[in-house]
Amino acid sequence: MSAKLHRTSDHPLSPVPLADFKVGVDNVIFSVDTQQNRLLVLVVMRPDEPFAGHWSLPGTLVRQGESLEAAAYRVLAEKIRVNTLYLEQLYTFGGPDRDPRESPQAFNVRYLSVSHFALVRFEDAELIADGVSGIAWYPLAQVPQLAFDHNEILTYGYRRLRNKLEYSPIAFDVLPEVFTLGDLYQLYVTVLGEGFSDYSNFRARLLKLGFLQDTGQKTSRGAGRPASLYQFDAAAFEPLKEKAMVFI
Amino acid sequence: MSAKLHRTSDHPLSPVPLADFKVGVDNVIFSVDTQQNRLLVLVVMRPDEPFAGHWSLPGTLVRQGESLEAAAYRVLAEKIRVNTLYLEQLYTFGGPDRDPRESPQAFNVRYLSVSHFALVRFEDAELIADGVSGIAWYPLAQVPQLAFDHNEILTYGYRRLRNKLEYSPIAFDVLPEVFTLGDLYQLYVTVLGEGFSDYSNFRARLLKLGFLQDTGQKTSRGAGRPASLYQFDAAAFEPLKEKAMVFI
DNA sequence: AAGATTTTGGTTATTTACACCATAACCAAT
DNA sequence: ATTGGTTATGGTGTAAATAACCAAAATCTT
Repeated sequence: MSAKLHRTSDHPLSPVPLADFKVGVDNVIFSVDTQQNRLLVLVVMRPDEPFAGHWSLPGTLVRQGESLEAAAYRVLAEKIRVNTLYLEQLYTFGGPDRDPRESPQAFNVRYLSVSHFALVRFEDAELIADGVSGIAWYPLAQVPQLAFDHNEILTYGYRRLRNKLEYSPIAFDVLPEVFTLGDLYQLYVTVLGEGFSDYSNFRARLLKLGFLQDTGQKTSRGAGRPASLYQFDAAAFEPLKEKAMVFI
Repeated sequence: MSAKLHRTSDHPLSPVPLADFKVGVDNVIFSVDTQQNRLLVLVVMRPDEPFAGHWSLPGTLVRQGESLEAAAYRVLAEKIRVNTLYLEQLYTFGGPDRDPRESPQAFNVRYLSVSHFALVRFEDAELIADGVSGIAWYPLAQVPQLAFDHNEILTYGYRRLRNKLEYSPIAFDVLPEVFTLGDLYQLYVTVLGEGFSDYSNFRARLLKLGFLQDTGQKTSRGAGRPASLYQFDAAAFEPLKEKAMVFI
């Protein structure tokens, strides 16, 4: 490395050519269809170039005065009408050449994607096809080739989903207010696979943690003994927040 | 939300005013001084406005054709000469008004920071004061008020450091090729605090995992029984990678 | 030679993880 | 009404991991 590079270079008047960026927000939006036990991902069909007619993760470019988080929520609000969800920032993909709009004619414009990960309640999600050529929930295993580097982002998002589910109480953000332990278990099985735990042990461990409140109500759905309805007790969970590995 | 907003807005010709970004990379660079058992953070003094004369995390603006990761490594290379390190992306801070250069005169320029987290070997790190008004290792607890939102970034980085140390073998990226179990333990204690584990249990657990290779050599440093020298066996660790919670 | 120091290699009690099972309470069919 | 199917509940017992604690070995210091 040349000595010349050892000067500070974070000044606007730097002689080294800085990149000018458009910043996009792309969301990996998951939901769990508890009827069919399927893990779904939301994809939209791009109406315009580049990648017109290709499926992609829903996204948008960040507007003046808009925070990244606000842009991420706007994407959600524009594509699906849902207010029961969990959302957090995932990772920022920003290599040159990740977007064909960057080159060759406009080589000094860079497109950067701050990806976000969301989990929404499937039953409440009402898809809005406005502004896109198509919109659909795809089972994770059947997601097609996506535009840009969105398949890579999706892989990243799925890993985060599994981790979050294991170590954080995000399940309760998308479950109904009251739910059975079977509902909860099915959600975990759908995301993590059957092998992660026996139902009986899952049950015992969770009840022992003490943040599931028995409402006293029972529910009977078809055959079988009626199940107790529980609700998440956020206050009781609070002290467990510290110990990261306490969950599931 | 108005119906107008339901159109797609990720097209360059969108009528909604998009923000133009300069993208910076700011690094939270940790090292562990094993002589004095101190966890250190690298800070630099800004020579120019904004925040001239204030301490800040070392950073740079991303150049044309440069990837985010490359920019992060460039910051490291410009500030400290070290080739034993671990580095990964941390989080992207991009709200409006996080940088005074954004407003009010140039309200359509946004500054976004893709923060990275690094752990470097203290003994190898040679500080380079070129291009800044000052550069220093600060013990974590004594880090002063920093420019921009860098204290927040630092908090975020410290949390990541603790998690990474517990669940990933990043310690071996900054330890010497061969080391004693005492060396390893001291590193953990310095970052995580005394309470995380008894030395005897730490030892037993780690040896049982089977990726620490006894070199057969012994070392004698002052008083006490000579310690065995171990080295990290990456191949033996490989199968443990999957189970996230296997470490420490 | 004695004591201090540090590593080594345990022991033991407690808790947690895992696989498995018996019963209870419902439904549906006979 | 009885029987069998189905699902929830509430347990076993064994293996493994965790945590607190301890004794001996091998060095240095006095």
